[in-house]
Amino acid sequence: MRETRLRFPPSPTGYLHIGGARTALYNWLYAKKHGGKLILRIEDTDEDRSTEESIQGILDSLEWLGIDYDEGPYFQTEFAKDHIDAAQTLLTKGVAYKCFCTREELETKREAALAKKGHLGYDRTCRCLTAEQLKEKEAAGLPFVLRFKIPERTGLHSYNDEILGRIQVDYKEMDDFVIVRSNGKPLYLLCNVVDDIRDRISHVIRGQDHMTNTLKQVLLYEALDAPLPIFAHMPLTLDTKKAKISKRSHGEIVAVQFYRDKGFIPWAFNNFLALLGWSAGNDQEFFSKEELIEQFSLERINKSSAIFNYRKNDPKFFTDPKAIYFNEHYLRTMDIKALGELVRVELELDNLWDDSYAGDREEWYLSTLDLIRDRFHTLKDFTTLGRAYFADDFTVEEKPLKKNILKNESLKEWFPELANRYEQLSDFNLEETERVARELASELDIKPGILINGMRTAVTGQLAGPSMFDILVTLGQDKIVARLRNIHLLFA
RNA sequence: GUCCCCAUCGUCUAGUCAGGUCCAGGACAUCGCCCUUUCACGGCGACAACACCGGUUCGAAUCCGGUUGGGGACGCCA
Repeated sequence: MRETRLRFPPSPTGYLHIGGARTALYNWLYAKKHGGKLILRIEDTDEDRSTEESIQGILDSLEWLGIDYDEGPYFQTEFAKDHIDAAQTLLTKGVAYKCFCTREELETKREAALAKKGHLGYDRTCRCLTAEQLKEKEAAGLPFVLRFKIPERTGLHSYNDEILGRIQVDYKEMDDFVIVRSNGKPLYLLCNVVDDIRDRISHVIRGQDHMTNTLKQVLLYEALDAPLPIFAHMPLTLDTKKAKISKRSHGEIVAVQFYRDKGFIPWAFNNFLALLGWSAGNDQEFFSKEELIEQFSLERINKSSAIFNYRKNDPKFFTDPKAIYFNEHYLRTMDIKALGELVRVELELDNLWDDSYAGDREEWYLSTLDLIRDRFHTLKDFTTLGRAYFADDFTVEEKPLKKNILKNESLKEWFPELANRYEQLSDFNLEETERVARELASELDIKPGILINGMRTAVTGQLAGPSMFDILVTLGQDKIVARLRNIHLLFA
């Protein structure tokens, strides 16, 4: 019985995007479920595009998501010798050959093929070189690449995909693909296989964009006398125009870091991602980490691709509404202490954190979060919409200012009066604050709502919020009295 | 263009492998109503899909074939 070993091999050519994150997540889930190992391997063989910055970005993103690994990160470039040795083996075995065709020649042939509407593969010119021709070219010191020889077989080449079923193609459709560049550096197709063999990878879970690569790689495993891993090609995540999501064309909206910076709860995002292409087979959509690991299976991964339905320039949603919905769900249902930790980070970032929130005011801190979290969408809302609970420099929003304050100029006199009465209260509680407010309203012969809604705006800056008297008690007598007395500032 | 893969509400999906219980269920979004001092949550409801055409069958979202549509791959990128 083979050990269960999976890998996530990002190429460090940019940030981790949601497609990559989902791939990492599925691999992670499978490894966890089966007591296997997850290996992180940075495939940095594209020296032109790999950057230190993106390596760090990927590492940070995985850490934020909570996707941990058992081995690595390994760096593909550190195993260059393995790759070169393997290429040499293939050449010696006669299953690879030197190709001296220049890029220009190839390009010309490619264009000709395109014009002729045929297939675009290499025409095997150098595969048919005689021994003399080969010697001649070698003696001339011509640059060459190494190509893999597609076996001389008739019929279909195939492999079994755990998600897609049997994938097959006619041998004659397959091209002699390049495995080593003219500068001597092996290419992805080979490196990837060599590394997977060395790392004893048992399951390859990756995107469907690798499906045709797999057909070639299976041949490589065969040529290298290595056992085949189990392959599972998951559906791609497409954009709203059904194009493959990529770092280059979509920017930050598909970057994992964007969601961290927007105040997403890591697990909420994982949960959302997990459901983009997989379902438990019933109506359940919220899963704890343990539940998801328990229930995850390759068989239930969809065959067809999923659309990441993000919205841009939408006043209400800055990304896929369902992603936000998941975040909201966790925001209002998660353990309040755990939420407290997450919000703490946000408060600290904005210099709003007070150490007493973790000390003698912890109860106040947590109950305040509990009071206000229902209306919030992201962790960022605690320092923006909820700023008034933690600081005096909150902004008063335009709309409620007009509607609840400026419309009633008399509030300039009423609020200081209300403040006086509140100041007199020996017990500043729900019942008393409400009684006093309603009494004053009735004395003034106005609807209580005028005072109540006005207060909400004056003390929180918001149009909407929790029950007004909960707010009063939470903020406390001193702050309320002061903010009510400052009402004139709002008319300035 | 060639090859490979896919096809259920706007989006994520259940149902497809073992055809009837599906004039297709859930969720998000949208729209109503209820709750309410506000807003949200919550509750209730509405809108909304089996791509098309054939075939097999007593019966097809489910099986088969074709068409169309979509995606991916076709690099000295990974």
